[in-house]
Amino acid sequence: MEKKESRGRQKIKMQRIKNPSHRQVAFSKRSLGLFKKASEICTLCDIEAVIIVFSPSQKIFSFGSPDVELIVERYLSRNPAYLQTSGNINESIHELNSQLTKILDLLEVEKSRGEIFNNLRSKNNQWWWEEPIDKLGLNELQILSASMEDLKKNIANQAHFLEKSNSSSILSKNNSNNNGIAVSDQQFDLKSIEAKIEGFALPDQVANFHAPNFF
Amino acid sequence: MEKKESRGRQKIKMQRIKNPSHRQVAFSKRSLGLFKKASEICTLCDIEAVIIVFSPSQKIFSFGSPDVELIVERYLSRNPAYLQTSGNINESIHELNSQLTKILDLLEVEKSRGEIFNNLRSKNNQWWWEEPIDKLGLNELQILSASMEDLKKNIANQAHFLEKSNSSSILSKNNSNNNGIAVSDQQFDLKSIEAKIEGFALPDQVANFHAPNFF
DNA sequence: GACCCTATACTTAGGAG
DNA sequence: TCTCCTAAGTATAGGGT
Repeated sequence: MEKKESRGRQKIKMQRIKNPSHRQVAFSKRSLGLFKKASEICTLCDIEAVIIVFSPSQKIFSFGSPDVELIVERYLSRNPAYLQTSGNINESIHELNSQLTKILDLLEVEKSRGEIFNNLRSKNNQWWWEEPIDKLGLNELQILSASMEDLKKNIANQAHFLEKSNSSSILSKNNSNNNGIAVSDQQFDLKSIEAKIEGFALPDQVANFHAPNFF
Repeated sequence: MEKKESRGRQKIKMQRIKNPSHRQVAFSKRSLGLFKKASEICTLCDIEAVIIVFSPSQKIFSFGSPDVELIVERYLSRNPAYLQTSGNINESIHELNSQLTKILDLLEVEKSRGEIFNNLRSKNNQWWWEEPIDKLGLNELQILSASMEDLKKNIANQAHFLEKSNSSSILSKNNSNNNGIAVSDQQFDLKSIEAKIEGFALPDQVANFHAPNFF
């Protein structure tokens, strides 16, 4: 019964937990929570799901409803002659991912700076949206947005093209599913980071990447 | 603006949701949450994990860090046999890379602009866009961030797609939408946009941060 | 390590648009 | 469909045993 200050949940930074012991604890708690949530989805939505996790100590934890192997086989059977992943592609994507992560960290710093300035302005009773500049700002926003859309369009078009050139005989329509199929981890990592930016975290260092394994 | 009572979360009975529509909604929300949590674990604990889910409509949703098939393979204790990467795919990633570089440049412009405005801020001699620029820049950055998320999603999805396109792919989102992912109908001239944005930046400051080449 | 505790961050059911 | 909102329910970080 010591002082009980600062108990309770703290906001954590979404990056690799340095302390191996803390990391292990986090893994235990969270993977339990993950499995629980998975089973909830299975029950509520009457679906089948599998989770396979390699723990920090490389043990395999898996959850499957109704059965891991069964579902995995079904998954593989949907890709009858599935190919091994190209290392090149994954590496590239990971590179892109890490780049984006760094960029987002920069954005975070930018945001902090913005907050400071915003506060200063508030003292003068001036709000950015009250200024005539507001209009240009909106334009710029639209411009940036449009630029990004163009980029996306380019990418989509190109993928379209490549899709056809790579496999001319393959599907062209399958039930549309934008969000769903093949959701990648990158997407979620990014969201986490964005969340970090949205809520406010103190600007801090973009920590180094994976240290050699502790286990 | 009707009565807003009885909004908010209700306790839910842990059994199959009868109403198909409700069930679908629950599935969407929860699977998103599940994937997010999975990615958090992967990031925090530096582990590898896979989730495979068959939706109520028997579509496959999968999450994998770093890669679904890779981890499934490992789980099944098979020996991976890598294939060589197709040239088209490499070109594709290369192109994506250059797109990303452009984005990075835009970001850099933002950053530089922020610096400039920061410096100008103390002066009474302000340009018409000077005052609110910090805040606006921030918004732009946030938009850029969101856009990059989309871009990244595209990158990941397309790569996933390309990886599997030689065999049989389960995903295709080209049906209802010419480009798959929602594409804005804004019609801007990208070149003039870029020119305009670049006009804000000073060359020297832009050069500081440069996107390394991935290849 | 394995549990227990609790304050709080995060998630999400239900509704509105 | 999807997004946004909010209230309420949950998960969990940090701490103790």
